[in-house]
Amino acid sequence: MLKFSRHNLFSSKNGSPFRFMLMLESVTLIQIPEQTPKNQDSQIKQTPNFQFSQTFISSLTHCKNIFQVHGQMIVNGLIQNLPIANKILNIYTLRGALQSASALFCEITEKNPVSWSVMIGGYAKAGDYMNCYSTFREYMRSGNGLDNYTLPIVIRVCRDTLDLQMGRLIHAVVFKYGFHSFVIVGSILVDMYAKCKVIEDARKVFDEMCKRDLVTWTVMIGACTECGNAHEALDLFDRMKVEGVVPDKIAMVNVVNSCAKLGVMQKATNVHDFIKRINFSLDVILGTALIDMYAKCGSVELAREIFDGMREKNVVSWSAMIAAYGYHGEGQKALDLFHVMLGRNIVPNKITFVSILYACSHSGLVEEGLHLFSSMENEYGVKPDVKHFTCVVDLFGRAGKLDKALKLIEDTNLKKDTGLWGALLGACRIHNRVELGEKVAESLLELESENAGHYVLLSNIYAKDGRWKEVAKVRELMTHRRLKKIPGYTWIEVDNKIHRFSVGDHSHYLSNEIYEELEILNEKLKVAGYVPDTNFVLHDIDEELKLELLNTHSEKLAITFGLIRTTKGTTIRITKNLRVCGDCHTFIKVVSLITDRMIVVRDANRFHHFREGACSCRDYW
DNA sequence: CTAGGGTTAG
Repeated sequence: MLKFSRHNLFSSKNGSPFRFMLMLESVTLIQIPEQTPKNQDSQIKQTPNFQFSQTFISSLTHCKNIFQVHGQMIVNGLIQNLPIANKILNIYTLRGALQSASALFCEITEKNPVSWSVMIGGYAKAGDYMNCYSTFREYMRSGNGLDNYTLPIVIRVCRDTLDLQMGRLIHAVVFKYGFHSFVIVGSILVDMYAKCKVIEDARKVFDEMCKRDLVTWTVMIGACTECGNAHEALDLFDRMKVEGVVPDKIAMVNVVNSCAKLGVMQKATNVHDFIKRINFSLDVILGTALIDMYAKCGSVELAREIFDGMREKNVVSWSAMIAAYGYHGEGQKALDLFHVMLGRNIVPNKITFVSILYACSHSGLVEEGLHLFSSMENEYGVKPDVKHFTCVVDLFGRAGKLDKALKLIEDTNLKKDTGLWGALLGACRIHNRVELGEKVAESLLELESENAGHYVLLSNIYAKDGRWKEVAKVRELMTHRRLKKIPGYTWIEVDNKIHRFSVGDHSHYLSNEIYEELEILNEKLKVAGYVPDTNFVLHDIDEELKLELLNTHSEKLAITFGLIRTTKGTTIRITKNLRVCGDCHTFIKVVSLITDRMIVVRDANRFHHFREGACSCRDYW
């Protein structure tokens, strides 16, 4: 059971007096008649005792002039019939005529739960949340009791506005009157908590539901994925199937997203096989999700296969494919595809531009990127936002034009975020711009003083320049502020299982074997000309320890494990990694050469393909 | 006459 303390309910930071009143009333003042939820299915009492056919009432939907029909209904008295009045009310709300709707609503003296839910839903659809909540409050007061139709509407509003506070409040009401056991109310509650990032409460509601249907499972799967537990999401999917719930396309989209987040190819192909087996045709959304999944699992080729096989494609599908090329370092292909897209009269949106600019910046296509950036607003009517600026800062950064990047940032009135300053700080590290780096780090820490990553980056900039005193200062500051860098992990998938490594890790069950093999491998690499580059360990420590740290980097452990456990010819995929350090990059390159293996590595949001000595990555470590 | 879940960036 969830706890609703006074503090939770009333400590609103953004609460207007009205809001406060509403909250107070809903919890303490309103007398909701005690009634059992089974009421939901009871027959609605009609005002004049005349039953109109369903067809007649539903045919009203197609009336062109609803005002005229409404007038006619008043004249001939049919407006007295509640289902008819409700239907007209509904049509008004569907057509956005909120004023007419609310006028009619007031006219209905004997409102039934349908009238209330239509009106409340109307306000919700129109985005008039104040009236939505206040009408809901009136409804609770009216003595009609809550119903299974209205609750999902208001909970949905809480979800869409990320209003966790109101959501908890309504949940309390739901709980008090026993509606939490209803599938629809429960499902939207799960979704509400999940979208508000309170996965624990989402899970609690889910676990306590006595009945779950496909939608319930789907939102819970999506919730786990969104909150960073894609593994759990896939486990839930298996459980769902065991319990005999048959997935549909929407469920599969969520599962596909879990695989994309996980970045595990084996899981991805399993899920795709499943989709093929149950003969789901790929609609735009499912197809696009698959493109994204394959791309994020390290195969831009399979993503392209899906893309080419899709009958219907929209701007999202094209953007997904362009983004896929982008983080696989295939900037030119991304650009080509972008132009094909334009040729098909698909209008790019802001996300398309983020994807294509990102692709340009990560492939060093500076001129092309800048050109696109300058034309996006004039030619395509897409106003650049922070994300676009971040790509351009990155573009300038790559070209070494840091001052241009800085000027760009300073000249814009856009609200600067950490990503924007972070891109510039990253560029400062690459180009050894210590003074600028200090300045940028200051802005960055002003926005986000608790992110250890920023301190590390700054300290690395100092270290690269040999300014150990400053390095120590930054580290001192970190200690003082009790910040710790979260260790980087590398995940590798072998035989359908995921193995995780961190630097110096000995927790793996094959640890001994891995370290032995790594030693042998290092010997071979030495012969091949690989020399560990300790410059990438920017700690102020002695060389021997640096080497030790370097040789036990998580990527190296993962790759070695991959070599042990896979046969020759198998692609080694590392699709989840925080950052591949420069030396590991070289290491992997040489490993791929001497072992004749294809190795795909994901570093942050970028993939590197190492194959037969050819490396698609044009990076400058 | 009314109610819940889906795609691209970050």
